[in-house]
Amino acid sequence: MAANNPTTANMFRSPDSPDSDFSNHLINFELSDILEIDNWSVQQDPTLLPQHSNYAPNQVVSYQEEPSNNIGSSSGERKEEKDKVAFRTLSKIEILDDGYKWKKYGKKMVKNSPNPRNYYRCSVEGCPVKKRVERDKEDSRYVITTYEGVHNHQGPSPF
DNA sequence: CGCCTTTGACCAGCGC
DNA sequence: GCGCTGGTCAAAGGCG
Repeated sequence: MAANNPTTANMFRSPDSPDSDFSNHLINFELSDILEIDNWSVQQDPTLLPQHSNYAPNQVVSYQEEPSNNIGSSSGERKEEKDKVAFRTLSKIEILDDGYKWKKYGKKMVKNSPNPRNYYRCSVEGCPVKKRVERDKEDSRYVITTYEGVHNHQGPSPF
């Protein structure tokens, strides 16, 4: 174990040049800028961030799907309670390199958004983690990244 | 040569 | 029962 969250400051590295215009599209949004998602409760608990990726808690807003009160139904048939967390970041790029390797496996145009939705999957076998990336329909400069599941491997260790 | 990306089609689930 | 949306898989092409 160990090295679960080696660094929380190495998030979002420039895919091209570190000193290019990357400084222009830095992650720069406010926590007060809350996304409005039904059944989603906003959580600023940074403790749930490191377990998903090396994200800086003060730079990311996370949304965790509520367990839903079973919608008035007997037999608590709670489906697979996967860890679903959504991040909204103000970035020019959609592919935020969090250190993990993602493989795009689909693209779909959602009706709720003028922009297409991208589906990514962790390239590491045994990693059920899926990533959904789409731009905010109201603010195309905002990128909504939704993580589903947890990494079975202890990080890619790019270092 | 290998890996990744892209597009299309198909399937499943839910709502009306 | 039908229609619609979302999600996933597969195959081909391009680039490194």
